[in-house]
Amino acid sequence: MLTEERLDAIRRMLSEHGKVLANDLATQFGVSDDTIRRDLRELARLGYCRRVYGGALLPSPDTGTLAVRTSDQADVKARLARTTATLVRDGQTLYIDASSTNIAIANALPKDLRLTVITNAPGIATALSDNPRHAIIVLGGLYEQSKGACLGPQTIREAENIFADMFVLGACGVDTALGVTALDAGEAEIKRVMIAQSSLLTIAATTDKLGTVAPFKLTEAARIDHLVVEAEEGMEAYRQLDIEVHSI
Amino acid sequence: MLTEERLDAIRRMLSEHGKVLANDLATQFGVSDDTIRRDLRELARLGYCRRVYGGALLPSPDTGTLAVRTSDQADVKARLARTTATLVRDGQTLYIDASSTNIAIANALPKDLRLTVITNAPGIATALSDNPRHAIIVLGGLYEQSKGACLGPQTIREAENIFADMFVLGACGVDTALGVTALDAGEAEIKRVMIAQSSLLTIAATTDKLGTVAPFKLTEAARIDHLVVEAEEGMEAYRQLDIEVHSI
DNA sequence: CTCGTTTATGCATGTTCTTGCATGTTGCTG
DNA sequence: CAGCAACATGCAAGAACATGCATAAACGAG
Repeated sequence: MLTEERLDAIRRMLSEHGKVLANDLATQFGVSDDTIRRDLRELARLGYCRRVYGGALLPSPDTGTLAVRTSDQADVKARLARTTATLVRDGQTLYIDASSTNIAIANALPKDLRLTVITNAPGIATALSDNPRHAIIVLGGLYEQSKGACLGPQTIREAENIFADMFVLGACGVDTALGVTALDAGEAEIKRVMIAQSSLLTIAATTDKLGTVAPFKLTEAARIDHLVVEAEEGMEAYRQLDIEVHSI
Repeated sequence: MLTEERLDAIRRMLSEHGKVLANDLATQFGVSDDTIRRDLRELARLGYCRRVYGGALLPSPDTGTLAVRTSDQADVKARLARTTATLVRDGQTLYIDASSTNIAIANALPKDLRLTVITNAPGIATALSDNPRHAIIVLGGLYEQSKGACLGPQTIREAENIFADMFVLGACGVDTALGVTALDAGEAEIKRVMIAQSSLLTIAATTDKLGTVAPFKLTEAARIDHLVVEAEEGMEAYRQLDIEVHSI
């Protein structure tokens, strides 16, 4: 294994779990603790981590809202993301909207695929910055800080010209009876457009999203093609709607 | 086997596996390690790979460019940013384009001002995410990973409808005689539009930018209104052009 | 065909990089 | 405070690397 690969792997583990233990890394990679410490020193020098006694943590989040949400349940989201990433095929065009889970998905997208990703979330674009194989189209417009996404008529107008194979939707609520819902009217509008412009609808939902309902309806639950969830319990109802359920 | 065939084969293996080991290649092709190293050097020169100790990886601007650029000279950029931030007045509309210094500036903008910020750089938008007082408009379009910004006709079209009080330009070169220059044609185009649409032009430049010239000319040096630099030396020439020079 | 030139390659040399180990220091915990 | 784990530092071995040079093949012009 190349040194650079090891550094990359450590960075991935960091962003997934928020922390790494020096001992574990040494065992895992089959190198000495010293080497791992050197790696962590290097990563810290480049600002990718913060060294602590016993290992390293992600750098102290400077941005309050978004970064916190991102690190919350990082482990679960990373696993959801890996499963979701397997649903993507080479050459596809994807809509990916704003959500912390979707940032994890963007990070998990296979590096060897050539994808076209359309997003109204600047965070998704920056998450994909490390992969020059992808074409990334940012939908501009008024940026809503709390959502981490561009909303509004300008954004919608741009989306209306682009069709995609799949929409990876960051949902606020998914319920078999009441459908897919969003918390915010502005968010809802652009999401509806993205749904209309996409062949497949994929949602990766943490358990707290399932069975909950937000004010603004996006579409019927049956419109969902892939639903990636944490556990198998209670998913029969979704399967009966002809949704492909993937539990991690 | 011809040299070109070998190079092609290495490129295929690279794009397939994401990495190659110098030793393996030497064995596989029945040539010496030296020859393989020469091949990898050539491929790296052409941008097809990134050489690392032991072999080569697919190019990943991530490690090299954006993140490192951001952490590189971080303290200098932070001080430049603080000074630049004092030039901004409440209620103003700003263009801020992509550059690591500009991300520092975005972070340094006074939290108590109400600003309208227009940017083609997703990173700038996320940097401003923690301040709900600002209105942020993202210029969309094709996202250029290595630049961290949206470029191209769509982006330019959107910019053409928006006028600003000030443009905070992330310059590649500033020279009294040869003017302000950019490294890339696409970058240059959108920057020219932003210059034309803004009343004031502000540049925060690390010392290595001063007196250097990049291929694509943006405007005359005299067009600059505020120039924020590290040191006072040699700035008289800029002052004579009626530029307000602020040294930190 | 012959000669000079270019190109690709391997080898020898010295340099740099990575890694593990030994040593001593620091930080945590009971 | 004592003991231990984690840590920093210096060092040495080996791998990978750059460079210069020699050889041989390929090439083009006369």
